[in-house]
Amino acid sequence: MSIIRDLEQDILKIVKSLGYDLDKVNLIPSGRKEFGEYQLNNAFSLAKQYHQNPKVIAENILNELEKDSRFCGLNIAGAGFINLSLSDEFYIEAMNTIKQDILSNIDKQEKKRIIIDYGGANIAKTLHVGHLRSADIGEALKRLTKLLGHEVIADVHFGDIGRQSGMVIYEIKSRYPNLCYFKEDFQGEEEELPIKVEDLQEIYPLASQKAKDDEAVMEEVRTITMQIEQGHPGYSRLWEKIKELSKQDIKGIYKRLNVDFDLWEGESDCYPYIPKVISLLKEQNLLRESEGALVVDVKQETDKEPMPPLVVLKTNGGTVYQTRELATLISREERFNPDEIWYLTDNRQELYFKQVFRAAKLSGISKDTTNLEFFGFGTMNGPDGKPFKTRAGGVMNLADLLDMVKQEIEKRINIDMVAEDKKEETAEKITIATIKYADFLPFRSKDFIFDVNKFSDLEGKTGPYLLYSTVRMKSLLTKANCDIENLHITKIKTQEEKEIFQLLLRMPIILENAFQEKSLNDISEYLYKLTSSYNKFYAENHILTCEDNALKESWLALTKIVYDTNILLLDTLGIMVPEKM
RNA sequence: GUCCAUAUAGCUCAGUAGGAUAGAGUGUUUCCCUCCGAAGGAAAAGGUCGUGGGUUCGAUUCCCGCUAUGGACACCA
Repeated sequence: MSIIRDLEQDILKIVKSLGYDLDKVNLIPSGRKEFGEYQLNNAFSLAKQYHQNPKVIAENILNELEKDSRFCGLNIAGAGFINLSLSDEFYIEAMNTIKQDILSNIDKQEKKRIIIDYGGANIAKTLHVGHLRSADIGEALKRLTKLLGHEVIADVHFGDIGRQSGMVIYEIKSRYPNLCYFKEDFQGEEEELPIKVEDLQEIYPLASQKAKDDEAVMEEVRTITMQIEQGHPGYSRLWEKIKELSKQDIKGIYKRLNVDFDLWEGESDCYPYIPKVISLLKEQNLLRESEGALVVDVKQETDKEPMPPLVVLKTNGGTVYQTRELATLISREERFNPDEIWYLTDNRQELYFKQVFRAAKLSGISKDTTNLEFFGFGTMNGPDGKPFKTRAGGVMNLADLLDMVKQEIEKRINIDMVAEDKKEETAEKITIATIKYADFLPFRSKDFIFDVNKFSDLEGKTGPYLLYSTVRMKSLLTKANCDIENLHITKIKTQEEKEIFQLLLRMPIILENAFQEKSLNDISEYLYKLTSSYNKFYAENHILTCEDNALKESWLALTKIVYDTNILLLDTLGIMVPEKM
């Protein structure tokens, strides 16, 4: 157990020894530092429970705490706030323990197997701004979940089938009707694609518009979509080729973002499981015909919200997104037997997943013991508060967005210290750090505003600030020119040092909260607080010229702990740290 | 229409298992490199926590009404 949780447990024991029943004690960093470093607010709830004066209870607890040499500066303020600080000896021992093994400052959880579905990349088009958050947040959650001791399987779950495939094939067919893939007697011959990946950016929206304007086109798109599903040889082969083209492009962008998956599978991989979806639903008598389609009723009496039936098979017999989601569930259950499956998408898909989860549980497609969770994230809006668009009003490609920010950052940074052949790589790392960190700061499920200026900012609470400070710590440790691993903290001189220690003790709680909320803003805020506390300390104390050797050693050891913590947390967020910048 | 979110400093956002004086960045106005990397540090100013009630010793936090904004509401994903 981490040091801070250990301490809370000990306080809990002390409170219980007084005859009070309590399940948890929180050591809260005090809002009023003049009273002490930490506060305990438990006297209030105990006062209610035992109909006693909170001040009396606080005094009882305080009397016991005073017997423990780890605590100092104990006092009671207000109606019953218990204030306390920790002794220097305690901090010194705690910090040396953490320095020895940074991972000891994390509370591992009971191991579960968790599938995280956070890609949602669509084959018909390149990644766009809407994919940024799921990539950033999903990747970081994956890393956090692993760090806390779980087994994680990350799945990109490509949108590689469905109407978009029909759209693209329709448009290519109308442009290049003589391609071998469109021949009646297609025999599996090959022909080079007449399009490049960039063309998809234009083909899909164009076809989409045509279908919207003309019902006859839409009908043909539906038919083609069905035919691809059913394995029409020419269409299927052509679609396979387009998939390869698009996947390469998409993988390249994920790589730039330092995002990686264990499974690069797509919706189409679930097709072998579709018949089983239908038969399971039939067995449970859940399928009903409605307006030509086959649906499952998922409404419950307690529902206040609209809960339409879930369409499983369309009037033309084709599947929809939700059907494939159910089939994918069977596949995941059978192949991986997970404890939990998390779906990370835009908030707008919440209802669909609710429907799918219900159908999956009703039919037994997903086991009762498998925990299906939806974690939505907010929309990225432009400075006008509306969904982010290009100047022309279209959807912005993710790669373009990255380049745009990178260009802006290259104008602002000064990387003279970086060797010529590393400059490009460094600028790229700074760019990704800037974007990701800005993306993590708002709470996961809230909409937020993307402003190029803000996302290219190098100063203040930003990715570059964290990178710069971390690189500077590294540089200092190198210049100290000694065996950093074997240094120990033996002395504490300033208040700034203690504030850093308090923050370091807090790390396990931050990680636990972030995991609980599935949001990275806690970790991001924490990194800023830790780094800025260190920077304040750094500005006020000249470490390398310190003449007190014991103090100098302690300060270097402190620097090492902060550095290691930053590296660990930045890596958890999926942010890469350059050697120099 | 039904349901779900959201509303906190000029701007962008944190925060609350109900707790002491509501925080940060940015912007504005100042100050700090003869010394470890100034992408840094220090300071000032900036708030009726959308609005009206209720519960409570105590509400930005919980409950109800209202207003505003965004979103969802079967054969798209």
